[in-house]
Amino acid sequence: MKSSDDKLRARISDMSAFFHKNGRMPSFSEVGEIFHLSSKSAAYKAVGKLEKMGVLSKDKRGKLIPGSIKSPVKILGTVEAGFPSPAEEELADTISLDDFLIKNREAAFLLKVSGDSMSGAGILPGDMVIVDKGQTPKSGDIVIAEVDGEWTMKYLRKRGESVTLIPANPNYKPIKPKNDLKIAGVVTAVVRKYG
Amino acid sequence: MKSSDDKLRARISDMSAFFHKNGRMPSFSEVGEIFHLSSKSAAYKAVGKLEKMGVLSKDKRGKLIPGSIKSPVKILGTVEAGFPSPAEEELADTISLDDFLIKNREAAFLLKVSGDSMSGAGILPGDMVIVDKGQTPKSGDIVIAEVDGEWTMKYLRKRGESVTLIPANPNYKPIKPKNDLKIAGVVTAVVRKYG
DNA sequence: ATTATAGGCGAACGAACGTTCTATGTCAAG
DNA sequence: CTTGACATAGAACGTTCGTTCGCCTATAAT
Repeated sequence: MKSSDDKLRARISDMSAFFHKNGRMPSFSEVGEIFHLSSKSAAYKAVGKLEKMGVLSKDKRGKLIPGSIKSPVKILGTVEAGFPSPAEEELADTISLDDFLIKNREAAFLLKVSGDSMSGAGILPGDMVIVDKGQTPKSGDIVIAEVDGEWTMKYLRKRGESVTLIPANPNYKPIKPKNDLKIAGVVTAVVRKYG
Repeated sequence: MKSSDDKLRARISDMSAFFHKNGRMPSFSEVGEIFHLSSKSAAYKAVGKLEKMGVLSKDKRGKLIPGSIKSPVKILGTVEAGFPSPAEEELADTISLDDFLIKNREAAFLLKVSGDSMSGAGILPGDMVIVDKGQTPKSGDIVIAEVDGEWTMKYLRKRGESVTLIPANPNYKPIKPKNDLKIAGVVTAVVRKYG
């Protein structure tokens, strides 16, 4: 049972490699090539197993579409839980950061943060924020707003009729826009990359 | 010229919709369907234009693979720059957060942060960190480490022979591991989702 | 020893594939 | 009005597609 598990793992890995290298799933004859099978029907049966495991699935046209291999990140628990043993690791769910962070593909934009006015909320200069341009802003949301001709990122506070933009840094003061407040979008996520 | 631009935009949008709904790029006859063309050759030529624009590209086997439509997020400038007009917006580059944040697909893991010991570095409880299990940790990196039987996330400081784990919160104290320090991975990115 | 099971081979099928060709219609520039 | 560029239609081609079938060979179970 051990060696057949190894073979399966290797095939999942090969399938994933093909998908991420070529940008599409292979045909059955290509599956034969990457699995080193000289008959399509062997590839066909091998794919059937991967399908049952959720690694991939099939169209109504029979074409292969990626399943779990599409999502590159394995989800573990919390920091305290630490890393599981390699055996458990295989059972981990995977997720795509694109799917995780972006609700509305058409309305999503990436903006680079350059000020430190939101550093109290864990948004530092150099971070990237994902902004949803379509979403209607609620009180408490972090918004990208144009007030008096300048663009800023601030907390939005609505109290009845009054609207205030509040920074998350005590060195800055809340802004009470006079006439022209335009809210361009709502910050739905923050992303920071190291190294 | 205006209406032909509109048609192109609509086709790019339709193509993107097909790709994200079906998990693969269409065949030429399917392109004909989604573009409402009753001949494959019309679809073939229409695809040629999209190819020149970088929306998609072709295999050596002629199969379509996604180009810019694969990446869901449009990159804009800084917060101060604000949002461009819809006209410029079309020219924006796009990026996939998966590709942006993950270098090593096999070694990448997602961990949820539950403590506040790194809140000084803008990593708050509830955030998710992307951990690279394969990377060798350098001094100054944020690492996931097991010290004396407990898992934590801390800055790593190496000074000659001595190794210290330093939190980014003054309420916690630096840890000088006695014997058993295991570093499981390096934090390569932080991700926070609102709402 | 016999049977059952699983995996791979090789050939075959119709359908769908990418590509190319010619023909037709549309619309703006000359 | 004529011309030329362009977009679409429609047919045709050789190739590859997904799928199925029968056969062979191991390995494991009875």
